[in-house]
Amino acid sequence: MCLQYLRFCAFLEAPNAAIETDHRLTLTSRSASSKPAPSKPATSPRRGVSCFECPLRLRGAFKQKSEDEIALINTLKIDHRRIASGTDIIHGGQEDAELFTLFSGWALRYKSLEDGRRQILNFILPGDLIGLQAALLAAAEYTVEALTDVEVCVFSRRHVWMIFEKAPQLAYDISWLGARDEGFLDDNLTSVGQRTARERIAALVLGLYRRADNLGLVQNKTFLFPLTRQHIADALGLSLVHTIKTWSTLRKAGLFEFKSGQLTLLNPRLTEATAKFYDRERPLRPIL
Amino acid sequence: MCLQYLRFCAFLEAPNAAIETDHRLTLTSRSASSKPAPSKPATSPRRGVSCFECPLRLRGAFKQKSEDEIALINTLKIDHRRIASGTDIIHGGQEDAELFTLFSGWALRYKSLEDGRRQILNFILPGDLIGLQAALLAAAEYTVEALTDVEVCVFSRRHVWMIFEKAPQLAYDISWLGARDEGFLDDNLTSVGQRTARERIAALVLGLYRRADNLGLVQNKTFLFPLTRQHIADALGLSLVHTIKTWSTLRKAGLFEFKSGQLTLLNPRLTEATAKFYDRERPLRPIL
DNA sequence: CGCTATGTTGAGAAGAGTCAACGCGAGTGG
DNA sequence: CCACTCGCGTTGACTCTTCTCAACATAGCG
Repeated sequence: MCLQYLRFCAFLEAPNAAIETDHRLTLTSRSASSKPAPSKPATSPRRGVSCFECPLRLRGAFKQKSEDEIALINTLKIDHRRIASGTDIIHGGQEDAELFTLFSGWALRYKSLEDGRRQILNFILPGDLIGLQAALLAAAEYTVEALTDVEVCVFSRRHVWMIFEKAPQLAYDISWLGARDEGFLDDNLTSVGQRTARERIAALVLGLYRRADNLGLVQNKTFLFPLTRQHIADALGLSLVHTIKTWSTLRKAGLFEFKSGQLTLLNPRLTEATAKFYDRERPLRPIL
Repeated sequence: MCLQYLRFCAFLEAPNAAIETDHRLTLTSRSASSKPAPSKPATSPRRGVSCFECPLRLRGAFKQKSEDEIALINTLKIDHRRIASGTDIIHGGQEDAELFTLFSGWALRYKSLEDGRRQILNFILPGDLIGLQAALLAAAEYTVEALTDVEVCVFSRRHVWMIFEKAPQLAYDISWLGARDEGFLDDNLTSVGQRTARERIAALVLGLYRRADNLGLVQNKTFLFPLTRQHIADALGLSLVHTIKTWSTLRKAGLFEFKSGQLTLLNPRLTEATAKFYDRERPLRPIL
């Protein structure tokens, strides 16, 4: 791996690495002129957070990486951006979307029909990859939106092929994360296709709880839950009104409690039973 | 690429390639004793079809590959199997599922809830990869079943890591196909979540028509359509009865015709309009 | 202060589910 | 050969989940 790392660095930093240089320029100028200027001052210094000091990767959920691997990832990380809640990270049809890792906050990925109906495909939590599909295929076929204020680590889509060529372990990790995402999609499709409204809501809550817990975001059965009812409705293929009614039925039944943006899973057992949820144990996952 | 190929072959065929040798043994014995013996005589000679003579890859839908690349793929192909309709190709929970390419016929991938409800996640047509997710993650979280009699090309899951390590172009292609699959899943989820029954059925028919057409399987607006109403219901999250009623409404409205397993798309325009379908152009895709 | 986004509740409509009866063709065994 | 079953498709009648429309409450914000 050390060898690989050196090879890669040599490649990246060679003075004649014209493509790379070009690309950095492109990227900087784009981010400066990107359409809706983030409402907060974009005080993100280039590579604001070094991968060596990444607090995320210390969490129990992630596979340990060697110094060399982290060094390589750190080299590939071209930016660290803050994005205000509600802003698009990738928009449908975009052909130059970069590859991101969500560093903090929540995001969501959705797709719309022409008449405005929209389907939220999945929710994105810290450590998840954003835009792999968009980076591999020619254009993004979906939109990714920041659900809260978020921070993302940016990797150039132009490096993706290089990663495959020079850093197979990393390429493998990326594909692994892609496969994991596809697993979530499978779950969501099964939910929307087969479960009733109560089951869907219980399954969604439980699924997000488990993911948050895995990341150490749950304390005292409670975690930050930034979704509105509309988000839930859009994710589950239900109408807003029916979502609200079913949600409050479940709340009254004692499954969970929700106030001021915090969700508490009062009765995990009952929630599991309601959701017809069965969980697989997933092994430690790679990051970045 | 030639260099890569040589390196790979050297690796595969080195006399001290203990793992590899082991693996072939394992594989042979497993396939001999695999649980439900295929109802048809398993007359598949090892590597029945050479990748050099692969009729599939001649189809217009696929990216051209160099001789070297084909040679490499041919080396990796460890078997060519016939599987009878209704048989599982990969079953949920399986930990040693190989990676396959569907050579001929149709297959489907599904997931069940404990109480028997099942969701068909997607349909698999010739040239599609089977089991990437299962090969990357520890165990398959879904079942893949042959919808018709099928033939598959078999690649060892044990080679997957080697592919990443030694044949980045191939690894990239595999990931590309994974991303494409995820795109189909996105579409299905959007359908099931947002479209009405008529829209869903029209979208499904149209989607399959396009995919079949792309493979050259459509003649005279007509193609082999092996799904039963139950399959359609399970894929679209509808009840059998409602599926049948809606299907026959659409048939009577002149969208399509269906007899003796052949579907004819009589009115593509109307079908598109009914489906609220919008199609992206996808570039040529890799195969194997 | 009114604006907007979000949440809540009720009432009626409609889409989709369930149950049940029946037709039809393919296979199968007597 | 027939009678039989079995899988699949079809249709009608009824039920119920979910949707839509609408009125109203609440909270944050310029």
